Amino acid sequence: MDDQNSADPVTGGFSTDSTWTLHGDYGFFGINDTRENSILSEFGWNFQQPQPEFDRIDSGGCCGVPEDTNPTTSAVAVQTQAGSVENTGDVSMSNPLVSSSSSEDRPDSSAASCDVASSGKPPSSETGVNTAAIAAEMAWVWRWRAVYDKTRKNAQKLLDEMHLNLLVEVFVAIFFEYFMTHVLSQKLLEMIYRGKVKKKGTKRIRQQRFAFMTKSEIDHLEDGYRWRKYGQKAVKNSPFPRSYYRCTNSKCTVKKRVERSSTDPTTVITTYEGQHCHHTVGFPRGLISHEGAYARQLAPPSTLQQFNYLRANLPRVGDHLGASQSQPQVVVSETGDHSSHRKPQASFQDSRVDQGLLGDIVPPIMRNR
DNA sequence: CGGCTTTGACCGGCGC
DNA sequence: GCGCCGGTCAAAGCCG
Repeated sequence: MDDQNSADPVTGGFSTDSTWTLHGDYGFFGINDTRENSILSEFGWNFQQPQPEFDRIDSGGCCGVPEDTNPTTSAVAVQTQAGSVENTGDVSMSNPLVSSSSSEDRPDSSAASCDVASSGKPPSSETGVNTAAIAAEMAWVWRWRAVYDKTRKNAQKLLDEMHLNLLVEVFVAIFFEYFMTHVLSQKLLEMIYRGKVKKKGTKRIRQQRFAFMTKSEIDHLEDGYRWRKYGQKAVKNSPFPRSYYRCTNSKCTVKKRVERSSTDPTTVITTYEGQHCHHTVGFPRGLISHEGAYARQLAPPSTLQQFNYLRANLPRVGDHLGASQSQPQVVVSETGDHSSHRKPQASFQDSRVDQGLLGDIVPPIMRNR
């Protein structure tokens, strides 16, 4: 992590700070309570009320960002160009925004990030349909990564493995929610791929994909949304079938594929396509009325619930609980048991190069594009 | 009976 | 053109 901080212009800018401030659109945190702020501030994570002005949290590394040092955006926001990236098996998917393998699709993220800084507006999917806006969103995600890195680094000094895992789970949940609802609006996607789609026929535009791998014995992991299975196919060169699911919300076009890795049967590969037009009930921001029924049915541990659990079980800052000094490589797992507090099933491995949240949820093979 | 899964058929893209 | 393959459809069956 440390070595990455130096390479990461965002994180690097904060490597010696104990606290920093994050402005902008973080309403999706559902953190508007001073108690949550208090908890987070204990990790050196200060939240302020949303500002009309968007302040970059770093001042030095935004422009001239080396694209290859941005693993978060290059891996998690997996995006496919209209049919051009098939047979994903899903490690071969590319991200035109940042991937070096698709440079012609990639906007100038450096200039775009600078544009964000000068525009005075938070990156939003709904504003400014241009490449700068896209890159701005990705830059936002990158800042997220910086927040995560910093927070986990601080938390590691204070928490035992279990609590650290809970914290990581919170981040994963938030990060996942962000990608499913904030990154790259449909307008932006259409803009990106305009002119790329073959004129011939009515080739459908595939929406952005987002894939991650999870160590789990359960194929279909609970993610707070409700899915209907609509197909299953045998996968070439794999003994495990691939299942196709659609979001049961009639207005939502999000799909996901679930398959077990042929090389590692303990790993489930989940690929999401599209953006939910509604919120999961499992997240604090998604507690809107028409989803209430889902909330009661599914009742997955919400981010806020996880926060509350974390808070309730949090050792006092300063306590030394013999936390491991090694960097845990956490693979967030899902027990499928929502009736009780989730017990994080995290596997710890030596992690010579910490990849942060991304490293937790996306294996390196899925990032090297 | 409604909601969901299963599964064979079908469709379209792509490479040869 | 043909075959392969990924993805989707839809009828049938299952289940609470």
